[in-house]
Amino acid sequence: MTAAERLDATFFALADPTRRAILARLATGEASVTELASPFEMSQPAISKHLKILERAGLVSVGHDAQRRPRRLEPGPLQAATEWIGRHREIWESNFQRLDGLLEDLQAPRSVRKKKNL
Amino acid sequence: MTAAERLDATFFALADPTRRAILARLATGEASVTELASPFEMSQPAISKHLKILERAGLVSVGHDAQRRPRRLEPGPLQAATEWIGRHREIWESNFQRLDGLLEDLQAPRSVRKKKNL
DNA sequence: GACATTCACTACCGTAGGGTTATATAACCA
DNA sequence: TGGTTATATAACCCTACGGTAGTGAATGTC
Repeated sequence: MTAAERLDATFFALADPTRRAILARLATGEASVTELASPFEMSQPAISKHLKILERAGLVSVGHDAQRRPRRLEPGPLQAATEWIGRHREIWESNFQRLDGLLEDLQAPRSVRKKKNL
Repeated sequence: MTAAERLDATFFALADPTRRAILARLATGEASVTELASPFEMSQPAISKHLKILERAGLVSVGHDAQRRPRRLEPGPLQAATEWIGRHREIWESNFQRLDGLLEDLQAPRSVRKKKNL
């Protein structure tokens, strides 16, 4: 899987409140599928599907204990995600003063901007 | 829009390489739709759709200049996203030593764990 | 006025997400 | 062996995404 695909999977996995709640729950310790499903008004297969998406992103790994399949957190992919955001946020915010300075001019029609040599 | 919905929209917007490339391109300065579309082997309406998703997340705002609709970056939503990740990453990583310590026991069958009072 | 450019908007299509119920599998227990 | 528990899987539905092509409005230019 390429780095871009990993980012895709990670951000996508985070883009759902149920999945974020599952991650928050797992932060307090490993849990089985039924344990994870019980707080939600949602069927067990639905939770299993969400877990598949979290596993695809590498955010969750599966254990093996008799019939139970306890899920654990894997924080690794989050680092890549925060790094991507952080890297770009620096650039953006450093550009923002300049952009904000241009704003009034951009509101003006193009003809005005031409005279201003923008 | 609730905070959860804003997070949904932000993470979802970031979960696509085309949209991340658009954001990276906008980091170098505002750009029109056709300018944004040209590097991609993709039609202009497709780019417009991606922009709609970025706007829904509040990551991009639209200007108005004659026929042009220049897009600018709005880094605000990223802060909420990084804060969510950061907040949880702290908890997770602080729990990790404890979880790792339990791991060997969890690998063992339940009967063994019972004897160990786990 | 006539034309070109920029862009949005509307259908339309195929695929995948997010949910359901029902069923199969696997492991434990009696 | 039979029964229960935990989980996965399949089949199905509805909706939204991600792309296409086509159309039309707004604006600037000749």
